[in-house]
Amino acid sequence: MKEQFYTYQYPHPAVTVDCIIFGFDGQNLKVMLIQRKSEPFAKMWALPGAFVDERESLESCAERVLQKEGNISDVYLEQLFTFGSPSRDPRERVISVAYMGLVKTADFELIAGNDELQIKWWDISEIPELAFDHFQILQTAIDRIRGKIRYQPIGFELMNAKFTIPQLQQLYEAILGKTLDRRNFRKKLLSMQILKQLPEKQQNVAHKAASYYEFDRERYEVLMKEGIYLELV
Amino acid sequence: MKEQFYTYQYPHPAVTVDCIIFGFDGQNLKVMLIQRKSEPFAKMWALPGAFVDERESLESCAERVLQKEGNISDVYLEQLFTFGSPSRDPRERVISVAYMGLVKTADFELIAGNDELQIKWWDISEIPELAFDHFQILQTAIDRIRGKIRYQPIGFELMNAKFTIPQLQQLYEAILGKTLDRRNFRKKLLSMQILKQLPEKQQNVAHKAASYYEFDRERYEVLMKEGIYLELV
DNA sequence: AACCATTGCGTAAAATTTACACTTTAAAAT
DNA sequence: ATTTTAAAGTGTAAATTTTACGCAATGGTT
Repeated sequence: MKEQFYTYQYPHPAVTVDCIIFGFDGQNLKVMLIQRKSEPFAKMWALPGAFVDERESLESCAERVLQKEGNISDVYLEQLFTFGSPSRDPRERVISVAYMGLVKTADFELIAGNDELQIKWWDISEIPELAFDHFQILQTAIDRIRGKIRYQPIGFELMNAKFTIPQLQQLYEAILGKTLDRRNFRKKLLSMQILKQLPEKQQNVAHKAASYYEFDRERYEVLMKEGIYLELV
Repeated sequence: MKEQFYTYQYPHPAVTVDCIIFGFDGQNLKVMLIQRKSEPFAKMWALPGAFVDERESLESCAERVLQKEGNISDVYLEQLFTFGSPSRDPRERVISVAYMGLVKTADFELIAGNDELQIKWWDISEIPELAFDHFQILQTAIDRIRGKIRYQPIGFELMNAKFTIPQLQQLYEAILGKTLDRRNFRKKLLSMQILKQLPEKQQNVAHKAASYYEFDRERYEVLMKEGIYLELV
């Protein structure tokens, strides 16, 4: 156990960063959860998180959590909300800054960190009981991603490198929890000209091969600067 | 000076809440700023803020700040963002949770708190140099309110009790920084049926008196529950 | 009583969204 | 080698929404 102590003239809360990493497996939307090894809430499932170090930014802390607790790196992260109810942690006052991100489950092999019994992807329709106020945090994240996907190219960020339009549609449908018309989805998407078609096509599919696209970030940023509102769904 | 000290096994950052209170004077959008009495950044203008007390929620802290530093109460507040760059405060590591709100300037008489030289409304087009990273925080708030007003009935919350449609439009124009068509604004607004017309009209205006309305919160919550997207502008 | 400023309503044209059917392609089955 | 299967990709007409305006109504002012 550490022997050093930190003393302040006024009370300071502890600050943690908790991460909500959504994972898309081509079909459904999942979320990465860990099973806690230690008290409090030992053996319960929870969002991965860590106390913020003295000299790291909140976002760096989120990156560190993901690296250490899930073997995940290079993820586009976005700050979700800060949860600060005085009694949300039984040990002491803990304020938690939540970050969320979205990845393809296939891109990472989850490896449980030192303080975890297990780590795995859970379908967002089958979430177990969670430690602390993590269910509420997760619910906030689901609401946010559902709202956000309507007018921001989420999923483009994640669909790193290349993707087909039907794949992107699958993601939209998984997040929104409803089906969309193929033809209209494609039409609207292409009309905003934020996709660049690649010469490649899908290989070895038992039907017409879909063309690969990539996100045209430059074009997107021009549109954003012009204040153009992209309503995708 | 306090004699008590607070000791922890791990380093704890200080946590503050800073408040961005936008004020509408019927014409333009303002923001409430205080002039600091003490170091660091003595005499500079800044957002009102305070360290979070041990047993208060973040939102309660924001309410306390507004009461103490600006004589403002009963404001609808929304969490904006949490700023946590390790070097944003020269004294020690300070993480700041920002809250924003919107009021009518006429509804409050600003009174400077103990640790302030002055407090006043500044037009958002004439912001002075600000302490800490408060300019960045304010900019984030302006972006947020501009984005938010498009699809959420901000300003209804604030237009406490009653308001006329042209008054509400003035607010929208002040926030968005552009003019809107009177007839279409009214049409769209009324079509979503979140306003209740009152029997009263304006008094003593040198032209046709506008009718007063109030926000129909119940109806609004029904729409939200149904997931209906209100695009107001 | 005429004037002025602003509210309030209506309508036609333009743009966007929605609903839906057929053709194309690549592999797998016959 | 031909047919079958499954999903990609394209077009269009109808419905809906948004946009752009003109004009009457109202209440104090001159």
